[in-house]
Amino acid sequence: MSKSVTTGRRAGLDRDDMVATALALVEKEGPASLTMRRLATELDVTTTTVYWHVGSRDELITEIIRQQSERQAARPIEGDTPRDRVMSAARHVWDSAIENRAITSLAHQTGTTSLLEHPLEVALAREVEAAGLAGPAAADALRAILTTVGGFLVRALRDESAIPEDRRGPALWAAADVEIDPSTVAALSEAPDLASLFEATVQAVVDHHVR
Amino acid sequence: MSKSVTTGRRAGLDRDDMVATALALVEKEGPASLTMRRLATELDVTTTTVYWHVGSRDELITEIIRQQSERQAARPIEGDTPRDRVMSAARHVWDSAIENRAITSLAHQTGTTSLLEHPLEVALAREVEAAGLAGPAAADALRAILTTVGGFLVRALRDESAIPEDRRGPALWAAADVEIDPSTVAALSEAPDLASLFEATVQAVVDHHVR
DNA sequence: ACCTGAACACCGTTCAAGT
DNA sequence: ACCTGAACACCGTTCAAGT
Repeated sequence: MSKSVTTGRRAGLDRDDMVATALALVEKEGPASLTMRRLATELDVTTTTVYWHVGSRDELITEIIRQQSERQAARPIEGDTPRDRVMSAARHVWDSAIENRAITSLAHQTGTTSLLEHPLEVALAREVEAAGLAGPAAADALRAILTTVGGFLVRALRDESAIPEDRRGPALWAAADVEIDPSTVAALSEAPDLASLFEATVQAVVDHHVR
Repeated sequence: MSKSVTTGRRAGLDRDDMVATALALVEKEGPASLTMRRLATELDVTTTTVYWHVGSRDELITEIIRQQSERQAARPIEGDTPRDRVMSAARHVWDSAIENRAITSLAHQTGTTSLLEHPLEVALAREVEAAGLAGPAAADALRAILTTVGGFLVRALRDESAIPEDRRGPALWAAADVEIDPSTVAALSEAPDLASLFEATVQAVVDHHVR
């Protein structure tokens, strides 16, 4: 019961402890829960202490993303043809984002996506080059593939339940003001199989650059 | 010089005035400038008055997006083949987003993108059906195209200057820790021609569904 | 070197009260 | 019906002060 409010020294925490706690907090309660005050409470210190160790919210987030980027272990590329191996590398970006929704969302919101995914992007770049591309052609292929993957990620990570019913896509199509085929409207009302749509679409983009 | 602080009645403002002022504010100073307090100042009333008229920040934004959605006049679809017309409709989504960066960013941040772009999506859906698709096939084509366009929009609307140098993509590639060809690294360091990359990539996705 | 308390300048939102 | 003043519960950040 020593509530010892030892005003002053020693909490025994360093920068890494704070980043680790912050990362865990984001994983457990989502990006919105990460506030300097909340993190301080979690660590049982004052906000000022957090500032002393991490600098600012921006630096904290950069550090979280940097750590997560390292944790996203290099995944083995599969496939025998360049086409398959490029596709495999692209899928790794998708998979690791899906497996780490909360932190990936945080990265998207703070513009640190490239920092988070860089190792996986490097792996993709290697396969693109192994397919015979270099220079501007390789850069274009890389950007086209990553941008397409990014589009699917934005869709997959968006929390539909956080959006009011009447602002969601399906509801808008159901209120069919115009001449769209009922069978199409019906198909649009159902939840899409994003994973297989991802496969087909990214494959099409890959095929456009690698053959 | 009548600073008449007529505490109480009559500011002569209605809901539409507020939404219009809010929309103009976002266009002039960006999505971040839109706070209830700032809007109140702009209208020369109290925050409470804004709440009385618009309900909440969420409702205000929905209304902004709804109005902008209507303003985004139906653009004429060009082209003689289904392939060209689908592509033209897809380009309209891109063009109107680029022409209205600030509001589109606001929509992206608040999950109201589908509300904003719905009229243009309907136009795209019509062309997809005119190409001979319906039901699940039409829905898949639509979603694949729109998701790809969305990926490019996220990239194009991201304010690179707001991201610290060392977190940006090019800087990460320049610090080439691995075996990537120097010519590729050089190409990645230059600003991409997003518009033409958009053309080529979306065309590839369109071709996968429409032929 | 490491930590606290108090404060500044912001948020969105609500409530009781005025005309 | 329409508007204000004051307040609540939050933010990120900084500064002077303690040990």
